[in-house]
Amino acid sequence: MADSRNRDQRDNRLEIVEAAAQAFMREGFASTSVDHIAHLLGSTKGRVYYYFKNKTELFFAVHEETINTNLAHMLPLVEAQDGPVEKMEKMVGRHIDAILQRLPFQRVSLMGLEMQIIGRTTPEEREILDGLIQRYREYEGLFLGVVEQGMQDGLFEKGDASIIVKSILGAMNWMIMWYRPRGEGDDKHGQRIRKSMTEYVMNGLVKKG
Amino acid sequence: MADSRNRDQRDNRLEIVEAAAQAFMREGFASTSVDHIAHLLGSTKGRVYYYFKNKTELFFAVHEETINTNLAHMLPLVEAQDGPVEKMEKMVGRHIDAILQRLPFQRVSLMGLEMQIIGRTTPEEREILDGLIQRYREYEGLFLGVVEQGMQDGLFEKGDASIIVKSILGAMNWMIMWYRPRGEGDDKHGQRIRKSMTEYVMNGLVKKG
DNA sequence: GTCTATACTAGGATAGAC
DNA sequence: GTCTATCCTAGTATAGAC
Repeated sequence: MADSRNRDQRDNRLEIVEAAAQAFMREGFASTSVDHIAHLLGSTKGRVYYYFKNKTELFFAVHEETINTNLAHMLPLVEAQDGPVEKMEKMVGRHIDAILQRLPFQRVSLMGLEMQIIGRTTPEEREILDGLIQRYREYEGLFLGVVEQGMQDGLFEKGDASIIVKSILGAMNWMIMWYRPRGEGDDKHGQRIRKSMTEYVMNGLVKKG
Repeated sequence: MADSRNRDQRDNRLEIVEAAAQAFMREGFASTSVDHIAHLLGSTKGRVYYYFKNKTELFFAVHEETINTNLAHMLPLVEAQDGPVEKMEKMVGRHIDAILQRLPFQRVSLMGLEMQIIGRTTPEEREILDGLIQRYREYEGLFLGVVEQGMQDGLFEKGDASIIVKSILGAMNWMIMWYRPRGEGDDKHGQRIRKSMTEYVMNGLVKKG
């Protein structure tokens, strides 16, 4: 009884979070009105404010959903028994997939990082934001660990691992600025992007000759 | 006489554009108030509205200043007699420098691309925006030309040049998300970033062995 | 050319009906 | 739990003084 109520509650929240992700993606945080989010749901903002205290909390909910899913998808690859080269290749592929498949969420997640810059946050918001940034660092840390391992093993070119990881994630994350899905059935485009980008990214890393 | 008046006029506009770039960088377009921009100038918004019709026009002015400067700095390198490898290396270095040195402008320029997504533009705004996007494509095209040349010459690994260029620019552009200048005298950090990032980016491109 | 004062609107948030 | 009605603030933009 209580369980199913809790689930309903979660489902209700999630539905709103998904609409919010869509809206925030297109308009940005400041330009998105709660009215608009409600409209996407076919409701009015009364519904939104029943589940979320304010727009910021809703924004954080989107961000949290994103980073949690990203981490959950990435961890199994990190823990697998692959060597650095194969492991990195899989991780890169999965990160690209995450962006291709969940573009709205990834875009919003990025905007969350932007808010880091904006000072206008209350102490409580600041705390939540710090937690999210912390989790983002974790995610980045997964890549860093593999790159450092690969360098130690003499499989990757030596270099500043931290800057290299930021370059790799940047190459991929920048997709949110230019990638637009083409209609439903078109996996081809995404496939080609994943293949070419993975090749380039790995090529810069792996020692050759 | 008329000349010096024109110059004064331009200087006045430029001062405002620079303050606007600072503000837009930190707060984003929607969250930045014209009051705030004026405050940065030690003035009130009467001054801003004397030179610019509205906030959007001011935003475009920042964007235009950025892309024009970027193009002007990049063109001589493209037209030089270097081979693709050396040329590309110089171009990459210069692009990184542009971000390191003119972070506010680069950030706003990126946000301009974001507005491309937002539908809420009047036809006239749309036209200006299309012009800016066009110029951004030109800039990207400079890199594309060199990469294609390098592939043809057998100096670069074969691949989808367009996706590779977007990866390279992404790796660099993503800096606007994480790079923060450390105090005045600290060139060291920037130097290290440029060196490591250039190495990584070129390594992915150049054929070895 | 820049200021102050003010008109006007959008949108965040809440209260209370249902 | 969701809706309608309303309050209230922030911020764009303009008018008119200086």
